[in-house]
Amino acid sequence: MSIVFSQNSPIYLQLVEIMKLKIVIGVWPVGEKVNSVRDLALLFEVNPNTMQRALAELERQGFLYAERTAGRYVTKDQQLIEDTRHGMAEAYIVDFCENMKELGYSKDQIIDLIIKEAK
Amino acid sequence: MSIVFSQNSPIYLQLVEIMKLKIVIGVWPVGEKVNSVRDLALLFEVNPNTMQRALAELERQGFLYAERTAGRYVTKDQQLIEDTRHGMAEAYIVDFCENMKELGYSKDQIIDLIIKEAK
DNA sequence: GTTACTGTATTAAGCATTTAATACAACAAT
DNA sequence: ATTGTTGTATTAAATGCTTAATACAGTAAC
Repeated sequence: MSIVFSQNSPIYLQLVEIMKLKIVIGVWPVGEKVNSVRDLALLFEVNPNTMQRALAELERQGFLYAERTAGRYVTKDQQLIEDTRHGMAEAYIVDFCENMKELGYSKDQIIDLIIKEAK
Repeated sequence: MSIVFSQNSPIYLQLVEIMKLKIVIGVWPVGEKVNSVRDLALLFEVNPNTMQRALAELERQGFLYAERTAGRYVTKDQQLIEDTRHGMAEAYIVDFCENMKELGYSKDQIIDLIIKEAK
């Protein structure tokens, strides 16, 4: 897979964000089984312990659940997934606007720049 | 000052970003003297060594320069400052749009949401 | 029943960050 | 000359992240 991890935050937290994204956009579908800890560790090229830690965190947040010896599954809670998708978008928007205003850009300038970038 | 530092990235790098922002938006004006390492460390409530490391990084990037025993000053390079301001904005925009598209939002949806948020 | 695969747990080592406690050389003010 | 302020450097300890190397219990397949 050869992901380049940032040096400035723990790999296990980056894994959490990457896998959470796969869940909220449906690449890992609701209720479906995910690969084993060891396979995911190979896939993402990290140590199994690091992957285990990321999976435990996703479990703590409700996005995955483990069945002791049968494997690990994506949550069946569609509501959580959709709420998370909207929550992430809202957080991106608020952060972005705050950052731009801090940098001295007006509301109209922000809108103009986004229209230029997005189209 | 009581800044809440994120636990997920080194404090010295967060200090770099905070102080760089002060420079590019003119809170710390071009050519002006900045407080001493020890005073800044007190102000930001971090260890002097951590502040020293952040200042050394800002120096490496050209935003500050030290005069051995006289103190430390903001660069006089207006061009660097303005280029950095625009570069930061551009990076924010690109990141934001990428993140939103990853989350499944279309260009038009992004623009709509920004207009709602920014106005 | 043996084998292979689950998730989970433990111990140890290496590394970067942070803090603490000093120390030194250069210069300004007195 | 002394005192106080610069930036800078060093050593040590604590902590968290990462990797490595195992180990164990439960289940499915054969």
